[in-house]
Amino acid sequence: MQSQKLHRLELQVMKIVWRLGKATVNDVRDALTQALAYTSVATTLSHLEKKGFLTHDVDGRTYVYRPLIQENEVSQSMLGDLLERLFDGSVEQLVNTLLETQEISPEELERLRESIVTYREENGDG
Amino acid sequence: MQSQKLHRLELQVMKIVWRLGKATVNDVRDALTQALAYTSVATTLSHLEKKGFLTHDVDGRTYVYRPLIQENEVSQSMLGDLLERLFDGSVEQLVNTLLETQEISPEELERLRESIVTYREENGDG
DNA sequence: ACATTAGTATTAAAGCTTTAGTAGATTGGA
DNA sequence: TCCAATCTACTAAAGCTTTAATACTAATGT
Repeated sequence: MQSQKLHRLELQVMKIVWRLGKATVNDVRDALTQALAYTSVATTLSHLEKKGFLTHDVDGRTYVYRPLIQENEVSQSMLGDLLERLFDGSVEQLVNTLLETQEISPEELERLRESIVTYREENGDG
Repeated sequence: MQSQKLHRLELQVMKIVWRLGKATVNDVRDALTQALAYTSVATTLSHLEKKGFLTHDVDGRTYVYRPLIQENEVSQSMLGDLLERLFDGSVEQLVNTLLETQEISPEELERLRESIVTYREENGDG
C-alpha cells in the first residue's frame, strides 16, 4: 500500500473527483477555484493515477477518472500522520488544541460530546 | 506574520528545540532519531532562523538557538490548516474521523468528554 | 480531403525541502 | 608557532510537487 499522503494540489483534485464521483480533466479544471492550464490539471490527474489513487475509463478520446481510494481512508491517514508528528499521538492534546483555537458553537460542542459518549458506549468497557 | 507551517525535518528540529529550550547544532543532531550530517542540521537551523522561527545567541564560537515561536502556535496553525483542507472546517468531521481511526481507551474518552464539557461551561451559553 | 478542435503523452522548467560537501575562521593543545 | 579540531558560511546536488509548453493524435465539420 502506498503512503496515502496527498499534497496540496493533489488533495484539491482528489476532493473534486470524490465529490463528483467521476471527472474529466475539464470537470476538474472547472471545479478548481484557481485558474490552471489544462495540461497542469491533466498532469496532476496522471500523477494521481500513477500513484494509485485514481484510475480512468475511456469515453471516446476522453479519460474519465474515478477514485480508487476513499476520502475517508485518506483523511484518516493524513490526520493520523499529523497526530503523530505534531501531538506525539495524543488524541487529547489534539482535541484540546482544537478547542482552544476553533470557535465552536454550543450546538456543535453538544454534538461532539454526544459523539464521544456514543462511541464510548459502542466500543468502550460495556 | 509568516505561514507558520513547518515541513517534516523542520518540525522535527523545532520539536527538539522546544523540548530543550535552547540547543546547539550538536544538541539537535544528538536528539534526532535519524543520522544526519552536521552541516545538514546546521543548514536546517539556519533556514528556521531565516524564516523567523528561531534566533540564536553566541556562546564562544557556537550558536545557541532558541525558539521565537511557541509550539502551541504552530500546532494550532497546522491543525487548523488540515482542518480546512481535509474536513472543510468541520470540527465534527475531524473528531469523528479521529474516533473511528484511533484506538482510544475508555479513560481517555472520559477525559475528552470532560474537556468538552469544561470548555462548554467556560465559553458557552453560560 | 482538409482545417480546426479537443484530447493525451512527453518533456521540462520553476520552486520547494532536504542533504551534505567544501572553504574559511577560530580555538586549543603541543 | 603550528597542527588538529570545531564551528559557521557558502554553495549546490538530489528529490519532490507544481505548472505548463510542445508534440502528437483523433474526431468533427465543411
